[in-house]
Amino acid sequence: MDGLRERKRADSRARVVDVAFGLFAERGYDEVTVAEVCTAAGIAPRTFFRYFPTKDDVLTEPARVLADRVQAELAATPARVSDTAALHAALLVVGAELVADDQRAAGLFRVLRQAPAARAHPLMRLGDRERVVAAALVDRTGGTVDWRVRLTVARSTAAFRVWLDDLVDGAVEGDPMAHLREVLDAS
Amino acid sequence: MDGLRERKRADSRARVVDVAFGLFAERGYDEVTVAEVCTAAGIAPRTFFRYFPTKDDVLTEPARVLADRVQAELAATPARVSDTAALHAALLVVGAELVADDQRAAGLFRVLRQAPAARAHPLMRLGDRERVVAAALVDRTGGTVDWRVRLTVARSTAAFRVWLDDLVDGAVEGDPMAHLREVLDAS
DNA sequence: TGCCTCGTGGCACAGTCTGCCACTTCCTGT
DNA sequence: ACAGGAAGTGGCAGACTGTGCCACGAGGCA
Repeated sequence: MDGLRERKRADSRARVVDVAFGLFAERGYDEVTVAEVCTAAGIAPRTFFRYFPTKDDVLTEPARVLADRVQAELAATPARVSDTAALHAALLVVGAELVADDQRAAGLFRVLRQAPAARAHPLMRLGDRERVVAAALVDRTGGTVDWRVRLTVARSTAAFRVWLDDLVDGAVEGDPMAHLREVLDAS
Repeated sequence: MDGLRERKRADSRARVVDVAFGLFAERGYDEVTVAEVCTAAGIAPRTFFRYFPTKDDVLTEPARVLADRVQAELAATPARVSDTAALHAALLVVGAELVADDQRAAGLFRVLRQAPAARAHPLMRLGDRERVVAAALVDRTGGTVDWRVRLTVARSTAAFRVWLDDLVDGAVEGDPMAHLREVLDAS
């Protein structure tokens, strides 16, 4: 079973992310110090950096969760489904989840829009996890990660990023999921 | 004409990049402080941050140069060439340039391999410049940047990134350019 | 030549991130 | 239940990145 320790730690981590995004939404990422987040979350700064290697990692936490979800979906997809089809299905699932949680998504997007250009839309850095997702993909079939697999992953996640980009910018009119299907089909 | 001022500034900027990459290659990115780079380059730290907003920007300078080259190639491509063809041609050109300069590329790759995972291979962040490249693409034809154009750019640069990834890791056997053509064709 | 703009350097300071150590809390085996 | 070990937490000092401000000097222009 999950020891009390792990549960506490997970709770604390989640609370820090919530609190941080709340403050970021209010005043902008750069105007909020780690110390303030810590005070609000009830932990010491020294502890913050045990949860997150850098301040930026709080910002990219949603991307990490998204990538984890994609991996989980892939792990649950039978080997007979083609790589591309499996990826598209997984991305559609997590896309739907994202869109479903209106409230949370809106706050998230607001923060990401305000975030400095350099680290703009870290949520879209799914591509950074390319190799991890590729590994999850080949784990289904027992294959190995070669450049073709990585290309497949890169292409699909790039499409997802293009969609997410529009979504964050509020540039999507009509049904977001229909648009995601459209972009994925075109990729 | 270029005033003396601008030439001096450009020279100084280039020297800083050279010096910095030299030190990074020797001792690793994290083990070299901005102050050390400045001493070696003969400028004050305060001045360093007038050239580069952050230390990381020195690391991503090659990526910026690459993106500029891609833009230039696109600008020189006639409007009758399809977007995808134009992009592939441009990427092949800059890819060839990169490979041609063995010496420089080797040093560059060594630094990028050592760079911490989080900012790993910033060179491959060409995707970050997606909108810029997309703009260059539509400028040829007078079109507008929509999601389809961005998808085209995302797909091709993703392929380039996959190739570059292998190249940096030294995983390419045989002719690198043949491999680049292969990856682009498969994208 | 004489302004005048612009790049540069020095200084002080806020903020991020780390190593080290002490303290508490949870877990493990008996 | 209890002792000992393991793991998480907080405090402290300090290195490093990045910024605002001001003064100085070198290039540009009339």
